[in-house]
Amino acid sequence: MRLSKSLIPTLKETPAEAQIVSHRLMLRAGMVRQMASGIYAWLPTGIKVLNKIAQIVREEQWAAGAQEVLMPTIQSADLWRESGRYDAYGKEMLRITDRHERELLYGPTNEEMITSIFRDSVKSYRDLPQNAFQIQWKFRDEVRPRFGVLRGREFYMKDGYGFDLDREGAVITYKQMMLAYMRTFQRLGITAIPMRADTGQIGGDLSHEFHILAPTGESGVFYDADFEAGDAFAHDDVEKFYEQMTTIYAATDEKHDLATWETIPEARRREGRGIEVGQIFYFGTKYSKSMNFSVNGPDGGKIFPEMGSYGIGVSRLVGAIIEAKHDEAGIIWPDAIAPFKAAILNLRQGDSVTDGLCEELYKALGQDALYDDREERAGAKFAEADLMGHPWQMIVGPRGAANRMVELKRRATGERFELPVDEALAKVHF
RNA sequence: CGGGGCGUGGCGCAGCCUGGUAGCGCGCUUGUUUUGGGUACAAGAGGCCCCCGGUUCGAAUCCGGGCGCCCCGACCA
Repeated sequence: MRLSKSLIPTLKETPAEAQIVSHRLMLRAGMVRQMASGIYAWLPTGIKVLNKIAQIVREEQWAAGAQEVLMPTIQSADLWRESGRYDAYGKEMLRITDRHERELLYGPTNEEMITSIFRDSVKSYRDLPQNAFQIQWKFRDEVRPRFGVLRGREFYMKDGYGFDLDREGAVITYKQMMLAYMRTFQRLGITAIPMRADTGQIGGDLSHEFHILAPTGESGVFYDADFEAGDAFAHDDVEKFYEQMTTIYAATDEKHDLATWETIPEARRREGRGIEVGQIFYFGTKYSKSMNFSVNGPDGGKIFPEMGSYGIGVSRLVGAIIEAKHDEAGIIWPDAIAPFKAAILNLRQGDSVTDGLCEELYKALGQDALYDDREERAGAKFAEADLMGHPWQMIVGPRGAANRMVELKRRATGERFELPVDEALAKVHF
């Protein structure tokens, strides 16, 4: 994109409503605009990041054998009456009435709906196990939205649902999902740690939360330094992986167990704060039974599928990653999800040599690049590029351009390289 | 849902106490200037002062009632 023709309304000053750093940076970098309390419009750079995260989540779900579906945001109240949650869910659920006085709701989650879909179509034990997910907008009418997209009312989320014939199968699915999640977070460029969790109002008896480490996190976390290694989940054996994930110590303050904690060598004990970006549950037959979803078994009997649900907060990840990856100057995007791999900074707009070289670079990089072609001073371009957090800055000044040399700056480290055009392009095309 | 605060050009704010018809910085437009870390000067554009009602000759300012937004707590992906 050409910055001069882009809807990227960056701000020099911080809007008063933004308290935490990710919210401030998202507003200052022009990624989002608040439209109502806890409800945001996503502008071009914001939606690019959101889509990139969603795509990685999607690919890892596919790789784990889950099938993608898309369910509506609006659901019928009757569906929720079947499980009993219409009354149980409380004020967090946004309830809507249509012109015929029919009761509807904006979905906060989709266990009922997916169960209903499977109930209509899946009749035999031979059809299971299956696993389906969607990436869709949800709404929870939080009492107090805050922290920008970290705690919005409307949010974008991957929700997946596993259907198995027995508990053993469901537990295997659960473990596979945990592995898929760790791979997902690794690809996103962040460290997330699975921690034992309460099952909350969804119910069940096996659940983990995934937390990203960030000093501004909402909950205190305690974990073994082994998690920092990052290769803890490098192997493909699900059982070994799960064994490892659940024996290395990690707990949020709610579940923190001092006795176990003290068995860990002091040098490996880590305390910090975490932001929850995903949660997985096994909850058995809660919905299959309440909604009467059974399949015929081999002996002619009924089997109520064992279910689990698997969530990743996609829009929340945008904020959470910024909390984990920023400095005083702005955002530091991991390569995989940056809105642009590189910004091309033309330091002498209007000069035929720099203009020509920048156009050439822009053509070579295409959609991966943001070309700062504005008639701004160098300082302004540097400041905005740092703020927006592009992994690379291709700095094109008149001196270098004359010799077909550009300067590459790596945002994360501040390293600078003086390189011929071809080498610079090759480096950016990682 | 308890407690606190704030609504004034796109953003950050002053003015309100002590009513007299709106101001500053940033941004935006034009010109000159500057040219590797948010340049300087000049001239401009842009405002139902959140809304409704009341008091008054006169309300951004005082009074009443709404609405919106933020923060702390309880709650949650």
